[in-house]
Amino acid sequence: MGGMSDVQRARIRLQISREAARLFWDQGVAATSGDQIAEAVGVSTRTIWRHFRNKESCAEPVIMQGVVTLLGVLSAWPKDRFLEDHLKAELARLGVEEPPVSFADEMLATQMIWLADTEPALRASWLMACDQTERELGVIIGNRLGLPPDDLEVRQHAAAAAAVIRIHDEHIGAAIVAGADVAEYADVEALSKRYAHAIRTATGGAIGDPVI
Amino acid sequence: MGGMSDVQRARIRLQISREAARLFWDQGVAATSGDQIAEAVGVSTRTIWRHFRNKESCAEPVIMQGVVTLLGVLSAWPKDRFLEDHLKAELARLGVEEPPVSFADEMLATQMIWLADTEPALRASWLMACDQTERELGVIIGNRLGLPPDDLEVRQHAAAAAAVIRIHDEHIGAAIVAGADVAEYADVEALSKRYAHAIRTATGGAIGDPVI
DNA sequence: CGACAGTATGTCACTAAGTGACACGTCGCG
DNA sequence: CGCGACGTGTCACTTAGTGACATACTGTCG
Repeated sequence: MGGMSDVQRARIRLQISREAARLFWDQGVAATSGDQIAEAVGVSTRTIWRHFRNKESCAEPVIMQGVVTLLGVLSAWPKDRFLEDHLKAELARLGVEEPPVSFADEMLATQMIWLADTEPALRASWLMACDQTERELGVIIGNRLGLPPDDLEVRQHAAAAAAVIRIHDEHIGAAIVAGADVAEYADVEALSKRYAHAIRTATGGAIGDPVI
Repeated sequence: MGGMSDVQRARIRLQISREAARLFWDQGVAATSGDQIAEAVGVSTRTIWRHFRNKESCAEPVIMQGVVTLLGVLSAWPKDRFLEDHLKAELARLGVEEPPVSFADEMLATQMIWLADTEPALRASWLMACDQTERELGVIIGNRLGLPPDDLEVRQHAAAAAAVIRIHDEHIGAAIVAGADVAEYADVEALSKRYAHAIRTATGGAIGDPVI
């Protein structure tokens, strides 16, 4: 029974996504055909469409990698801690241990997010990825506030928080693509403070402090 | 010189959008072909693709109508007024005067927004429409704070505000489609307060009060 | 080890989305 | 009237995406 395991499925999707993103970046989305992606990955074109509903969404897994770290950190946020403290500790820990996503993938994600600013097809994918982020944030925030994830207030906080995270990602991504030093964004302390402040502001202070 | 005027172009786009939205609602997006939309409007299929980059985006003008009222009201928000007061006055005025968008269009927009919850193709269009809203909000907020629209703080406020407006629209839309009385949302006073509160919260209090 | 079941993939024919090129009708202008 | 500009229709064409079927792979049970 069982078919392909989720992790296996995720791996092939990521593999396809990497090649697609590389091609999108090198020659543009419109100029990249499904056949080309398939050839680059080494599978048949049909397989591409089995794993992705359309060409643009081939970029989604790579784009997702760009936010998956932060989302993972937020999932593990204990109720009795300040957001900035938790972020700082976790991001520092990730810097020492094996990072969950490779630097090359982060770079690809950054490039895709930057491309999304001008390529409308990719923008839709990017927004869909952020939409997914928002739903997951809804669960986290709902949990923290002791409310169901589909509660109106929870959804508002989640949407606002996801929105400012997106703006940050776009902002940093644009700077990096423009040639800014990547190290500039390696200051865990400052980064944590900025994210925490943005989320706290966007939720009117509802998310950020310990909850009793 | 000059070609088709913008208003003319907008009119044909809206016309196409109405028929497309009706068909999407009646038989689903996938089951609706470009040829069908063209026939319903009474133009050639080629003309459809001249005005829209793809099938799903045919719904965008109608979807946009759903937020255009609020956006117009916000554009005219004087610096020395509280948001709730301005909203209340303007929405009440619009109720008396000729409304900027017909009730039928509002209903179509509501249906499309509801459909977007399950149809991924439409969701992308809906998110793109919200993205547009966000950009316009950026101009309004930047103006209000005396900052350029691409300032990071302005963008964060605009994104968060656009996000909570979207959540509200989805929430109200879902209720109406589910059969709630439309009149329930005709209470201008309550509606103004809710929008104002949501925006004020999402911007950490930065947007909502008069600015000196 | 070997037969079997389930499923992911390849192949191929097919539908439909979307584009390019060109001809035609219309409208404003001298 | 003649001219130029532009929106639209027609048609051929490319390519995204699906359905159907054959095949190869993978794990399980005897």
